[in-house]
Amino acid sequence: MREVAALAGVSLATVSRVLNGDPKVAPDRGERVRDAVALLGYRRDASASNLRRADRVSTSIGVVFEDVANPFQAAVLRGLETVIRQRGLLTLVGSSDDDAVRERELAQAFASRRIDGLVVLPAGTDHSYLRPDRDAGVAMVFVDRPPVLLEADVVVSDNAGGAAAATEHLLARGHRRIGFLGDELRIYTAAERLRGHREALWRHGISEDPDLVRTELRDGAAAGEAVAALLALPDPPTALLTAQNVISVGAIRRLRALDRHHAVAMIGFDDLELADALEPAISVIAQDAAALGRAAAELLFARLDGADGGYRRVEVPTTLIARGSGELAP
Amino acid sequence: MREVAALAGVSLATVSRVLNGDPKVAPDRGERVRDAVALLGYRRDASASNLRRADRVSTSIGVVFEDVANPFQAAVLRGLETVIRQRGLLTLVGSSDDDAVRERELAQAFASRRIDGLVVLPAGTDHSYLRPDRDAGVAMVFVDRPPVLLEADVVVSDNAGGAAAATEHLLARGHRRIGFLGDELRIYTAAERLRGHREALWRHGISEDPDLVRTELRDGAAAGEAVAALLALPDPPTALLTAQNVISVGAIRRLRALDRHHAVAMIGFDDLELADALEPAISVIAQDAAALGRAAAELLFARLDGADGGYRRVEVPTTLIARGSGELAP
DNA sequence: CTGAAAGCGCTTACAG
DNA sequence: CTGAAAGCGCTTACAG
Repeated sequence: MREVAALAGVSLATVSRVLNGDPKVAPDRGERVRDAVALLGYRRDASASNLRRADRVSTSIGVVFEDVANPFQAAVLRGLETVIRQRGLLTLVGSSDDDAVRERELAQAFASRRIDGLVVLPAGTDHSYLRPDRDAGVAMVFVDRPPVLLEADVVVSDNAGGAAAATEHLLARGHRRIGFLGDELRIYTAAERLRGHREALWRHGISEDPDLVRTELRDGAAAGEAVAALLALPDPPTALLTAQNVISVGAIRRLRALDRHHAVAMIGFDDLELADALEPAISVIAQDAAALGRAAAELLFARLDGADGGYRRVEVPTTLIARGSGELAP
Repeated sequence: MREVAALAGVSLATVSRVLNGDPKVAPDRGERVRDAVALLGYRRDASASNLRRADRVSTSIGVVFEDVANPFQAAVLRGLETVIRQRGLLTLVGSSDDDAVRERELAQAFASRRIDGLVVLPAGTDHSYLRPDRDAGVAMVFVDRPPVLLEADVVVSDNAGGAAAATEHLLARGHRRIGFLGDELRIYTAAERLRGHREALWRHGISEDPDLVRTELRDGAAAGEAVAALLALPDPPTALLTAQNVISVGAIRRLRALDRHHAVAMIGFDDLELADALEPAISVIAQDAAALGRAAAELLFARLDGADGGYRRVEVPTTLIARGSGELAP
């Protein structure tokens, strides 16, 4: 900036004013400064600028996800980033790999950049470490799963409602033995989906058979094993509710390997690319990932714009898409 | 920091030294400072710190992609981010939406944060605007597509080689009329894949029929229309090479709708989730997105570590995965 | 409308 | 080993 001022023959203050679009600078001086900036290829240092500015905003939002390459999370990120950019801010991201320590490191690294807001898809089981930042005015919103040991805004899918809808869809088609395949129950979404499934069974007076509930499934292989075990039961299920993406894929593969895919009904939680091209096409409970991202961004900006009320919880609806696999008869 | 110094009864300088792990501070003073930091929930301002530091590094890398929610790009991002974090830096991301103006805005917004490095999956047709930053020492690497009007390190897939392998695979199975479905040829990867296809035909003495080449396909619907048009030719192709993910999906849907999926051979460029569960399972040329990301990060850090040689170009191999659709007879 | 000066939150020679 | 002071690149009352 010094060089620009020297070249334009004005003071640092004037250069700063031109850069900030102050209308009270004489047009010819403004011109000279802009020419000098162009000539020198000068670019203002945003962090020095923010450091000195009265409002002390960094114009950036930190996003801590579990894995940005997960298609669901990538879509949430996209929804977030779109709103963030429309508001003229920048997005910082990091993947925690479902590791609480890494999540904390990332969140704190972001916090020490004086981000204006933080979006977390939480992995850890204790988010109280963010209390100082929240109290210091960092806008904060949790997405997909609520925070633990911390009050904050949160946006989640209607996990229980979606799972209940799937179960009721199967019940309505005459299924009475429905296998449930889920992720680790310490994960909020996994627990909620199981809850929705159970409540739907209860509402319809179906007593739950513990043999039909398989959880703690961490990958497609585990899901495949669970499918095989369920189908080997003396009284096997006639339908499956696969409560997560990776589990659905593992179940689809195993059903095909066993050549049972036309015989056993199935509904997956989360939509899958090409689900409609399979035989049978896969019925799913679809989440609106982009809407989750947008809703999270909106809660965040409401806080940044000064909203000061209690913490808000937004639940994004899910949609049952019937394509064939969920409509197979028992 | 002032409050910490006051509480600990030491100077600002001592607090700074403790924070930076300077070994020459008396243990008891270090203890007092750490206690004060914990008590006050103090967190150092990273941008003020970087501003004053001798080395002037921001410890962050900017990443400009077309769409972070695209599965391929999400996987590249993941590869990048993993290496970046291992090196202790932070990742900034933005999506350009294939808009050259947006790409430029993002890259410049990052540059004015004094990022240490920039990774671009380029949309624009002129990257000379980055020359000042490159010359000012910002490490820079382009991924998936090379820069235009700018020399810089670049990491790409072996697009031509992969497409040639697909074409040769089909030729070896007796196909002589192969339909090529591609994206807009202004996109480097689309042009390269067509080039590979053509060169394979030439090598085998097959003269190209212009009717069989359909490019500028921007979405699944356009790809579907192209499939229908090809199959309606008087002398239709017996095999298809669908040269991009979205195009493959559109083609798969249309082939099924026409009930020709067991009759027309097909190889897609880019692997698809569930490709193995379709009937027939889809043969593909798989790219190693994570390897692209890692390679890009490594070129970047080589520059940051002072590598000063000419610009490097890394080509990541592709793999043909035969699953059935590419092995159908003519 | 413009410039000299103070100061944002830090780090780092320098002197002790 | 420690502190007072200068200064990183900016912005902004303040006086003119």
